[in-house]
Amino acid sequence: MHTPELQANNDDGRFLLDRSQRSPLWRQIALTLEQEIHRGRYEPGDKLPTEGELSLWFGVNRHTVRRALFELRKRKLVKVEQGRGTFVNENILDYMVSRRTRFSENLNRQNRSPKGILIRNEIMEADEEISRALQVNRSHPVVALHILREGDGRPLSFSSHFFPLPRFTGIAQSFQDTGSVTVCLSLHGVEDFFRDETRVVARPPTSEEARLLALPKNRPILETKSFNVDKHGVPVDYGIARYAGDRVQLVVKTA
Amino acid sequence: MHTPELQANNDDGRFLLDRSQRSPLWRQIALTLEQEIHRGRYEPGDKLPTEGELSLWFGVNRHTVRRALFELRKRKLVKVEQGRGTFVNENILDYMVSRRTRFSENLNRQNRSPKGILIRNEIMEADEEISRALQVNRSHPVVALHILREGDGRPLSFSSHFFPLPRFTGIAQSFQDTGSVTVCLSLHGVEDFFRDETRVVARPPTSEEARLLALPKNRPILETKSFNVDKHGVPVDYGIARYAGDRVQLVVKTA
DNA sequence: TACCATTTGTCCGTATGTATT
DNA sequence: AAATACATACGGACAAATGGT
Repeated sequence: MHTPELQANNDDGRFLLDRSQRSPLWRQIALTLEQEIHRGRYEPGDKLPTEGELSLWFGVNRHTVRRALFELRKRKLVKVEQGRGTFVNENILDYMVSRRTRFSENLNRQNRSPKGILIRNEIMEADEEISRALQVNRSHPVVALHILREGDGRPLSFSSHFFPLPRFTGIAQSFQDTGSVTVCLSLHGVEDFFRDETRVVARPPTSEEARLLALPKNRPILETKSFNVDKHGVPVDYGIARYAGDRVQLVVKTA
Repeated sequence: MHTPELQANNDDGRFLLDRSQRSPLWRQIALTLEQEIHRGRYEPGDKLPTEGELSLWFGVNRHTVRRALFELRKRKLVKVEQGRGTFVNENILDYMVSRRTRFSENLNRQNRSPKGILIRNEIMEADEEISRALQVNRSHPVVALHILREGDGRPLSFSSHFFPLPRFTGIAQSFQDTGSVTVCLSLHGVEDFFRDETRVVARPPTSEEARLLALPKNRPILETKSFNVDKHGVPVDYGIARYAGDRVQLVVKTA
């Protein structure tokens, strides 16, 4: 998992940046620091090196480091205190909700290693909710995949995906093989798909959800229901995702 | 808060209707039942009285009651099951999150009367979070309005709005007078504003939030933080809204 | 109290590459 | 081709907050 434009620090503790303008220096710095944090090099509560030190290490101006820190601060990854330093915050995943929302992209963007475990799968008849979402008759057969998603080994969400059946036969096996819904869909002829609508509620977890997400029972769940369509507007996937409320923050850009 | 055509039930549990033909009986009945539901007299999942009982209480024929129930069914407020009875549906407010999100528009769209009560207001110095959102210096003066929002007399959200101060002096008074943030802003020269980004988390309520929202302590709240800018992209308002988790559903259209 | 070193916050400026008009 | 705007990067100076002597 190497980002070519990024090199690890060498023996002196210096970092080499790609100055070819393909990516802004401040972004590379932010990405590097983010990696270090997620790798555990800096843990929650730890103090980061001072802006001065970082500017030396990266070989940039302090302002450039500050631009990077500003980015991390905006994403609640760090907390800055004047006169004291910059400190690592508790880990909150910013989950971007957009027309092209993909779980693994979302985690990769924040440099977490995504992982999906198929808890179980089943063939069932569409109930009221599912039939409306997938625009099929009630009791039309659908496949359901129940997936536990992790980031850096921490459970992040427990999601259920429903696919209309004649079209997506055998998708459970595809997921076992690939571990990605996106890849699954492309194997079944869906090159691209889009999120049409997302509904968000907050509610207490069921005992199964609390168990799977390693969540205390009094901590809420953030539940999203999303409708995905292919490029022709045909529904391909109805997904219900349940996030651990205090480990995930949904971010909606209304541009 | 009296709807003239509607009277509360008297001691016998009977309802008095206005038979002056100004409004059809079935509509009055539907409205009454709707109010009772929104007031919490009947909660989601509850069984309404049977059609026979209702027709006795209202002093009308069963067909008239059925006409009213048909109306409520059409609006998904209740669900009728033959042989079992009539049940209150999950009555959640669909709160649309878009570039042009307005509280009152959202409620009007769903036939709920919006109301905003100014709980308190204060002048304070921008903390880290607010200064970043409004793009002002830390400890820059801002006005904070803390508003309880209701729909049909039921608390829906408790929100705090922060406005940068030289520009929006006296906005608390404006809100007292108008009861609307949108109108407030237009009074201060902001003809139009847009929601730039929204962040959503789920968390347990504080005791104050539980009290204000009439929410059991174990029910989560859905918290959104939104950044509003004017047509020039200048931040005008940073808003934190806390919704009763089981009474509101955020709907994000990613078009 | 006063003083000092450290660290972040803000402000002034300059320069450059890219994209748009 | 010229003008303009914008994002990026750098340099320096000082203010403000913190923590210790």
